Order: sequence, then structure tokens, then C-alpha cells
Amino acid sequence: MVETETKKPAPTREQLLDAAEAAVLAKGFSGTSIDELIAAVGISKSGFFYHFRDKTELAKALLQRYVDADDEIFDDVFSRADELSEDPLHSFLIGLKMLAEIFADLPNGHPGCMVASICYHEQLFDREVREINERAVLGWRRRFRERLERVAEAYPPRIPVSLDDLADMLSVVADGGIILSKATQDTGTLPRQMLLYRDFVRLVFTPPPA
Amino acid sequence: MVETETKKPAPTREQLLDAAEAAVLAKGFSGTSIDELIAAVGISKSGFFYHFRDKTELAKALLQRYVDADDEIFDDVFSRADELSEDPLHSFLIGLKMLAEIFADLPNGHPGCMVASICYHEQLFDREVREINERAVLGWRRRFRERLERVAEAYPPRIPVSLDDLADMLSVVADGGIILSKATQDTGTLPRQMLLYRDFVRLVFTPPPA
DNA sequence: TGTACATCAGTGAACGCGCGTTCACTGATGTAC
DNA sequence: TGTACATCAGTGAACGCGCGTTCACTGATGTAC
Repeated sequence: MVETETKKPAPTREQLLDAAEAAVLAKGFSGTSIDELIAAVGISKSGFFYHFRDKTELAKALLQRYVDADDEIFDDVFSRADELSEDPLHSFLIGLKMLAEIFADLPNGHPGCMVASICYHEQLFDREVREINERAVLGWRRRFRERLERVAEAYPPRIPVSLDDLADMLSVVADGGIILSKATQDTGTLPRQMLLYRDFVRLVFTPPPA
Repeated sequence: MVETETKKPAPTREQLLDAAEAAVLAKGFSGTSIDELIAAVGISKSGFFYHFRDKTELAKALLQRYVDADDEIFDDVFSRADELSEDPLHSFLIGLKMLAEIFADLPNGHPGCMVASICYHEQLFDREVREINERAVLGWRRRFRERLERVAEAYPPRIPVSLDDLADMLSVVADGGIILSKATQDTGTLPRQMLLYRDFVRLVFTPPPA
């Protein structure tokens, strides 16, 4: 109550990125014009070029910001899950449940994954942008693989399974689930798919009833 | 040897769709210009407008053709699988294996799913295009759900599971796997994910060792 | 405390190119009688 | 078999608008001395 007394308006650059993120996910990168962004924010065109050297620098910033935010969500969710259970399997399952709930609580469904959008525009960008994408996905693989390793130590998997692939599958189900949610216009598809992935993980690591 | 003696060149309209499909999947719809398509095919701009009333009609034709081709592949693969096994579970598992092999054999990896690309450009198109997308995805759900029902009759599932969701998961894994393959620049990711989905299906329907 | 200078966050006008679209027209092939 | 007409698969030129980008400039705030 001392510090955040007055609502500070988001700085212009962040407002531009907010507008760009929504537009790019709904219309693609080339379908998003600088004009519409500055109209949404209320500055002039040259104002835009004060913040970004050119349009591809906007893409880079957009992707980097998205990836950072996503990482933060994962940090948050799974550290909260860790507080609720010491057991690596149960903690992971709790985290997946929380993820599904976050997805279910988005009022208009998930707006889309910037990594996926950029993938479907790859030829528009330079190596640097594709590297941000690659690092992000490999980071998620590593993150979840580490958890799965701890799970596998405590619960030997019932079938032979690559932990890298199983870790990747979380991202796969998220990205694929977003697409099916959009295509079916059913916001429930994404969270249900995440819970199905959760069932798979549980099935792999739960020993058969003795 | 009687009929197809001479290689008939693809009709212009198909050539346009071929060029458009590759370009749209690599650069997005707005990032693809009519100029580059006619340059690839070797006709004039007015020639393009003889075949398509406007650019959005190109999108519609592109999506419809993609969906039809995909349906044909599924017909093909799973009817071949049916010839190899009478058992509904084994047949489905064989079909998934074949799908994974098809994906693995694409020399440059899967070029992308048009349904996914359109989803990430939804605001650019009218209801008609989105309906083609929705019908396609619901068609795949129905197709695989029917198989899973026959599987579930023969092999009671080991965990309670929605067959619709499990059917959807095939599309989810395909679309998500394409994105991860692109992002990691590893063409093996998509087929491995498909095989992981196959493991899941097998695990769900295989009774525990007695 | 006053002055000089630097930085920040923009403005306004202009640019030229590429884009999707239109229009009148054309040569080759098919069909009716 | 010849002629008239229709359809098919385009051509060529023009249009105008929107796009990303540049440039010289500006008022407000911060910093050095």
C-alpha cells in the first residue's frame, strides 16, 4: 500500500508489444500492420520506430517476451506444485493439473502460442529469431526432463520410454491443443488434452496393482 | 502403359495451389504474394484472377484441397492396416506406426499443417473458411473415435478415458509435433511423438499382465 | 542557484514500392446446325 | 464439310491505396559544474 498507490500506465513499448501479440496471433505477422498498432496505442508512426528499429525487431522482442513469460509461468506453477508434495510424480501431476486449470480459466481460450506462430512464418525471419525459438523449446525439454528423471528414479517406468520425448510431449500437447481448441472453437479442448497427457504420465510411472 | 504414356503437366490451377501451399506454410498467408505465385508458375497476374476470384478464394481452395488430401491419406493408411490385422487394437497400432513412418520419410520434414496455419490467421478469413477447418477436425475426431470404440469393446480401457479426447489427441500430437519439429529443426521429433502417442494408446488398452 | 548540454520519447511530412484488383481484349479449341 | 458462335485460359496496362521506412525536428526531463 506504500509503493503501488497509483496505477502506473504500461510504458508505451509494452503497450505496443501487447497490441502486436494479440494481432500477430490472430492474423499472422505480415497481416499485422504498424499502423494498427500505433492506432491502438495512440502514438505516431515515427514513435513506433523510436522503440523498434524495424518490424523484424518487433518480432524478435515479441517472441523473447513471450518465451520469458512462459518460462515464468512454468517456474511458478511447478514450484507451487513442489510445495504441495514432496513426491516427484505427485508434484508433476499436480503441476499438470494446475496448467490445465490455467488453460480452462482463460475466458476466450488460449490466444495462441507465439512460438507456433513464428514457426509458421519461419522464412520471414533470420537465424536469430529461429534460435530464440529453438532455445525456448529445448529449454522446456530440459526443464521437464529433469523432473521426469526424478520421477523415473522413484517409479521405474512401466514401458521403455524416452524421457526427452515424454518431456517434449508436454509442449506438443499444449501447441496441438491450442490449434484444436481454435479449430473446434471449443475452449475446453486444450485443458482436456493436458489432462490426457497427465493420464499418460501417470500410467507410465504407476506400478500395476500388485 | 496404355493411358499414362505421356506425363501430363499439372493444370495451371493445381500448380498455383502447389506454389501457394509451400509459400503459405513457410511465410503465412499475408506474407505470400500473388506475384510470387505467378512467377513460379509462369503466367500473368490476370491469369491468376481467371482461376481465383480473389485472394481469399485461394485460401479456401488451398485449405479444402489440403483437408481432402489428408483424409485420403488416413483412408489409405488405415485401410492398409486393416488388411494386416483383424484385431481393432493391433490394426490401429499398425496404422499409427505407418503414419510415423510416413512422417519420418519426408526428406525435409513435414512442411506444415494448413489447418494450423489457417488457425493462426483466423481473423483474416470469413466464417466459411473457419467452418472448413472445424469440419475437418471434427471429421478426424469421428474417424478415430469409431476405431477406438471398436478397440474399447475388445479391450476394456485400463483407465477411464474419453474416446473423443483420445481420438483428438492424434491430431493434437500431429499438429504439435510439426511445430516442435520445426522449432527444434529436428525432423525426427514428429515421428517420435506419433510413436509416443501409439505407446499411450497401447498402454490404455492393454490389460496388465495377469 | 543558474546555465549548458544531453538524453528521452516522441511528432509530421514525405518517400516509393509492392500489393490486390479491374478492365477490355485475344487466340485456341469445342459445339450446333 | 463449312460457318457461326461460345467457352476456355489466359494477356497487358493501369489503378490507387497501404505499407514499411527515413529524416529533420521538438518539448520535457535529467545531469554537470
